[in-house]
Amino acid sequence: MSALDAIDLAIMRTLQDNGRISNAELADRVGLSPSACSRRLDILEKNGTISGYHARLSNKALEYKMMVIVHISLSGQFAKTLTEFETAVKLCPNVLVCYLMSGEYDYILRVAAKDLEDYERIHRDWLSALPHVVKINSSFALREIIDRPNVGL
Amino acid sequence: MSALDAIDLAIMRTLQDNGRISNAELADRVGLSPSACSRRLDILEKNGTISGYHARLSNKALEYKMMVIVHISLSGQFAKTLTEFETAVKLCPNVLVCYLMSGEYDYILRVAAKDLEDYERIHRDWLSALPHVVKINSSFALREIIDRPNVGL
DNA sequence: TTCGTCTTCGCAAGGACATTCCGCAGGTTC
DNA sequence: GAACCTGCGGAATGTCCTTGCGAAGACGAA
Repeated sequence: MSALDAIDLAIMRTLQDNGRISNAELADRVGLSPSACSRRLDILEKNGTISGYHARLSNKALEYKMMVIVHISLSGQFAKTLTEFETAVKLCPNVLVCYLMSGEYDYILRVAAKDLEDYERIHRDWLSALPHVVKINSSFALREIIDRPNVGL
Repeated sequence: MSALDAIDLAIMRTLQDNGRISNAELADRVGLSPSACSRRLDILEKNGTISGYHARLSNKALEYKMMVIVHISLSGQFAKTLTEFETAVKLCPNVLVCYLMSGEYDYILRVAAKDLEDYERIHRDWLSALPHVVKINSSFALREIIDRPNVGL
């Protein structure tokens, strides 16, 4: 895998903000001919530098108005305990993000819900059912300030 | 804005996972002619249901190997205090997510860094420089379990 | 029922686009 | 200098996107 040069970065930066523009326009923006641009993009996709393209859906339109940050503690840190918890948490479609953490809590989750009633259902049917959990702490987001898909290059 | 029917949801679901396929293939997958599909997609984009398309860049390739969750408390909850903090935090390119929260802390941030040294720089140059902050608590992610762009439909 | 309207479909056409091949230029190695 | 490698632009061809148009179904009012 060769190093990324300035044009590669320009391609990535452009597609990061506007992932569905045509190859012709992409080429124009980064100052390359369409053929050269197509070749470089092909390489970036094949070697995994660009790992995919995703439509961003409006949470408002989908009526997911509520974002909840959930801190979770488990009963132990044994490998089997962690694996079982992680296998279970992956099945919940409302969990957008889950990290194993250092510090006070074992896991931190970002959960999307339509409203309080919906979150009550998620909490009851999914979160409370996760194995080895000894403590769940839900914090509700009052307002979204930033939500970027990637680091600004 | 009319309600979303099953075909609209199929379009959204498809583009959520594969945001750069051609309109012809999209039409094929959702069982519509290309023209009808193009028209529906146009509506979904114009009314904001689909708010954008983003290339997902490999954090590995970009060498962002470290994810940090930062809890922040401010010196007060006055509107002016919050506004000044939010204006400042938006400028830091490493902050991927920022929410105003209920509960113990005022804000929660998700910060991407290349390594510990890089995070030390971000903490020193950006986070510590944010106005009205009285407490910063950084928790490091040990492992990523889930990172979805949207709720599974 | 019957008519008018509204919506959304499929089809067709022409203009734009993606991809591949080819030749060229610049740099490197022997 | 010659052989080689890399990455570019231009041209060709097959595909795709878009727009206009007519038809079919849903729905409400007369």
